[in-house]
Amino acid sequence: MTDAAADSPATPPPSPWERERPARTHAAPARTPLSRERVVEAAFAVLDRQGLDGLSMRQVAAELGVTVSALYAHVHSKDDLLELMYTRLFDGFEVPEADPERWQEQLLDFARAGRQRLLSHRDMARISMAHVPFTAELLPHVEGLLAIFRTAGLPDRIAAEAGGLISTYIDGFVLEEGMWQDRAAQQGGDASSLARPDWREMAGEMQNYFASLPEANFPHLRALSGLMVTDSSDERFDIGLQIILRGLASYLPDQPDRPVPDD
Amino acid sequence: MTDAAADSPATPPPSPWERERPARTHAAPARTPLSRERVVEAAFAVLDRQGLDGLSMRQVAAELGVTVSALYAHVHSKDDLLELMYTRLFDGFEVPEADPERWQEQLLDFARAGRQRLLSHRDMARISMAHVPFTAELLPHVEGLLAIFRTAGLPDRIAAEAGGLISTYIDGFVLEEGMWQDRAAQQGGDASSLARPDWREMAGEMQNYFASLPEANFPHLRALSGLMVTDSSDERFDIGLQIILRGLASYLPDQPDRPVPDD
DNA sequence: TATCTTGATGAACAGCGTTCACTGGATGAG
DNA sequence: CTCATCCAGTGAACGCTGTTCATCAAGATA
Repeated sequence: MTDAAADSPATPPPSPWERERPARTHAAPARTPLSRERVVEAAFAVLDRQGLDGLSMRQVAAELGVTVSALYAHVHSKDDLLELMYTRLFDGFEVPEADPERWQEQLLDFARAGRQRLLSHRDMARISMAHVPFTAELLPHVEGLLAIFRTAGLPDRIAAEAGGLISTYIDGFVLEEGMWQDRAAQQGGDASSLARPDWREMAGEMQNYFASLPEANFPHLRALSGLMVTDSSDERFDIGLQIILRGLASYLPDQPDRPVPDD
Repeated sequence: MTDAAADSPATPPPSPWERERPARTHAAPARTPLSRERVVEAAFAVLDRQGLDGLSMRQVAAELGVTVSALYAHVHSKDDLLELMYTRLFDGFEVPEADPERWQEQLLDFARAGRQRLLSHRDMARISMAHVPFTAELLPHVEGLLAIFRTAGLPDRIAAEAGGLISTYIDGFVLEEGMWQDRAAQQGGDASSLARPDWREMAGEMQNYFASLPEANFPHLRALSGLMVTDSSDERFDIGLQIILRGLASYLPDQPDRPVPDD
């Protein structure tokens, strides 16, 4: 909206110098020109509707009401598009400034927020898994993580691995979440249950399955059947993360309660 | 070799009752009949030669000198084939019997052996990542891991997560290894270097890239440039694993040197 | 007004997973 | 010995995929 038309009462007549959008004598009603951003946006729409396996260039083009080949003017290839989606997913994702006193909470928040981003679009973990975050847009995030580790006092060799370890954990966890979800969706494959697959039911089935295993061969799986697949993944996510965080903490040179380990 | 023909001097005439192999009047020289096993075997051959992206049913069929549709008599679908490859990869993969005194070494060995299996075929981590190990063939491995965790004294909630955590770490690490390898291969894309991509060179390039980042924005990445991508991935793999193991160890109720944590 | 640029078109190519009517050679029965 | 049966493997087809390229209409520029 231009400022020239802002204070006119309603439907101002087109001023000849303003040269408004030509309204396209054709059928297409004033379509906004294609852009890389719009292609990525449409790709997300298709992804959420059809999943990664249903995300084809033709579907994206259809979403935009445009031919396939038109996409290639804005996107180099499908892999390129996926990479754009990947980096765009973490747009505005900020790693907090390192605070040595709160490094564990900061990492917990970071991981939770990262998981939420991955959960915000279907099959996003699969896309994320296929990319190394060493692109120009994602490097600040890596740097931010390293800052937290190093100012917390972790040895450099540990800090260098910790970022990848945590990122891999997040990706892997959400990936597994998605796989359960997909399996639940295609099992109770009615059209009605496609929208919200009955995840609780599938979790119960898995628990029953584990509990039904022969005691002689699978005593531990039976014993933990109630814990392997739980209703809320949030708890499980935090537990795995805590394991990593406590592992990292064990490398801090001066623990408050404990003597320094000589490693 | 039958015992009837064992003591004849050389090229014994075909005894009519023995009904030896009909020797196939046609061109095809006594081709062994197709089988699920042979299909999987051929799929591995194609995978190692062409990578996962080049692994198509048609290529597998060509590897066997057979039409595509012939495969579908032995394999339900391509996904089915991939799952067969996945479970077959861990054929004979034994988790040692749990020894509470050596649980950390046992897990270290397990993880290293798992990584070696994944490295034994190209792109195998990508396939592994797409599968949950809760199939009948892989359940004993899960059980074996749980046994190690529980007899070591880990709380059940921790034990239930530890297996997935370690498996995810192995998969993720090898996946990343493969991605670097692929990138190195397609960068120095000469036919000569395709066989053994110059991995050292690419590692050096990445180190230089990190070291060349602006000091103001990326002090930590610069400082750790020599550690983020190293020549031998083995060290890096062990370090990440040690972080996890020390995290797990922190949940043991009675540490030798330390007071029990109240969690 | 004539030329150039730009963005979208639609047809085409090679390859993909999967299905299905079919066939040719081996097997077993009468 | 002949016939019927069976079955593994065939080849063509369907609809889909990612990608390329000559074409074209329309707006901008000279």
